[in-house]
Amino acid sequence: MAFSAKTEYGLVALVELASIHASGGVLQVAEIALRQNIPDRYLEQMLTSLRRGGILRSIRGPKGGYQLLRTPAEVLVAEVVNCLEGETSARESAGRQTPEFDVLDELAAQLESARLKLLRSTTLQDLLDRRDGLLQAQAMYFI
Amino acid sequence: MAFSAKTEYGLVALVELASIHASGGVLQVAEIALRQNIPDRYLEQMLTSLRRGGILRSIRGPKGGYQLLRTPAEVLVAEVVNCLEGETSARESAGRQTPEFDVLDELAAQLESARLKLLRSTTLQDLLDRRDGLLQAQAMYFI
DNA sequence: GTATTTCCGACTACAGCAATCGGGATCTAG
DNA sequence: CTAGATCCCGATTGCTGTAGTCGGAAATAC
Repeated sequence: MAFSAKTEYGLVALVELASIHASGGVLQVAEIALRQNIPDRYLEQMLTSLRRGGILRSIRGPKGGYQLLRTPAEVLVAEVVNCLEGETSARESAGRQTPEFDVLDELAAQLESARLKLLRSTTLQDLLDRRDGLLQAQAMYFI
Repeated sequence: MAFSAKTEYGLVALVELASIHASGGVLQVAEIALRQNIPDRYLEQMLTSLRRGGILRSIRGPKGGYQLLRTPAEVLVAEVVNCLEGETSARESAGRQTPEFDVLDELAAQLESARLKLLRSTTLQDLLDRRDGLLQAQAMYFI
């Protein structure tokens, strides 16, 4: 899998939030965690990161929860990924090895760039649409 | 970095071997390790994997070493990467989660596919050419 | 036969990831 | 203004995989 659990959980939660965004949607951690079958205390951390990253806002107290700050079409997957897995280390730089290593660094940069290109061209809305496509297909199958 | 140390070391070693392939080139582990500044006992393991993967052959005893089995243009980086980082786990499958997770699996597959496309379109010869390009540029600089 | 080199597998150290937990801050309902 | 719900924050734990080390066996050149 190209994503860490953190990234996966965060994105899944965001898709859930996106799917009810039209109706001013708010969801609670426990709710999402239950539906997606992931540890709620862990998901909490991802949602906190996403809040700090300016992707969603939180409402405290009873009837609280989380809410998207923008429309799903305005949230790039690249942002989300960056927000969730950038936590740890600042990016490395290799720092003058041999020309052979330098060439590999170039190639690695190309790979990174290709990845980013895809992630930047995908929005939460896209993911939501694909999900609905799957649901649609599934419904057809059961008729 | 998009590559593990294993993959990097293996590729670097292969580029070295490629650069002398014309002259029936053979290099010893210790030699490569010294020039590339990597632990020789560790590099040994990568070269063993590459031998088992049919990418190079070994010669034992004094005056021994490793040698490419094919011309650099016939060795895809994708093969090498696959050979070096496939060691551990068989690929996962997610196994029926929620539609939201399924959508992410799709996206992850797209990412994998883009990565593979690049790795399959790059050969050892390409890396070698780029390295020589760097050396050339460096030489110009010092005049 | 001895020195050199690859071969093989076991072992260790450590970092990062996934997950858990305790307790504090904030808010709604009544 | 109290009680309960919910988010907030940081510390802690367990585990897996990665990077690297090591001892000794097999092959081969000289």
